[in-house]
Amino acid sequence: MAENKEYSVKQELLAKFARALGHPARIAIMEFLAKQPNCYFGDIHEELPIAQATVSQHLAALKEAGLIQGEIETPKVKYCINKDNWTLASLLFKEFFDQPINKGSNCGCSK
Amino acid sequence: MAENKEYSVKQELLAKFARALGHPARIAIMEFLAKQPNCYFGDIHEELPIAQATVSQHLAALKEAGLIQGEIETPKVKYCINKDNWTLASLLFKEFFDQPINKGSNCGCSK
DNA sequence: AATTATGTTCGTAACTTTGCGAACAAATTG
DNA sequence: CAATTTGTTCGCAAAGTTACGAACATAATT
Repeated sequence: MAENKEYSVKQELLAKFARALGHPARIAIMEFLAKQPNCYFGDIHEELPIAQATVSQHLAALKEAGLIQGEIETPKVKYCINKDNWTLASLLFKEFFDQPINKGSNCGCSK
Repeated sequence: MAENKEYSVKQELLAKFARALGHPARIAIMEFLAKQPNCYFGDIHEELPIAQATVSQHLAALKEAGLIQGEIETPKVKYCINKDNWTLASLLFKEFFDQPINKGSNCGCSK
């Protein structure tokens, strides 16, 4: 940026992943999926304080962001974490948080 | 959750940080602030493809999430990263991405 | 005291998100 | 073949986000 005043691909991607994780229900869904041994789930909405239709929307959002992938086997659905993108997101966040931050000695900023 | 059907404090907090980072402008702002040596900045909107008023809103969002802190010294403003919360967020994301994910051998999920 | 510089806040418009119940879809059960 | 199960999609309402220009605030200059 700076010169061209645009966001970099990395910034856009990181923001996309962050946005996808920006709701407690989606965090909970990811954690739930991570715990499943066999890449399948049912009744996830029974674990959450929201209706099934809403869970479906959150799943769609996570899929849209590439964090999960799914396959329909009506009347059930198999969902699991997209490991490639999980790894990519993990890396981007790590890079982001590992960047050196200013050492402004006694940054007198109050809260 | 599971029993009480509620989100945990950690889930809420992680989601809050994720949400705050869920826009490329805010990613860019954080990266810009991280690079500053002296906990101060001006003209950040000249680095971004958005108006100054909009930058101000994004700054407010980051402050609201606790990721930055600021101090007015009119006509300028000092902003810097809130190191405590930066560290906390870093830890939460690390924990999240380091959680073991299902090993569902050949998870046959398509994309 | 007017001007300048720097940022915030206001008002507004367009759009997106969140959530739910109801309607729908598709395979399996009875 | 009707009923059941599982989950998606639709339609809608309420709320939040994003963006901007214009108005405002405050301190330093001129």
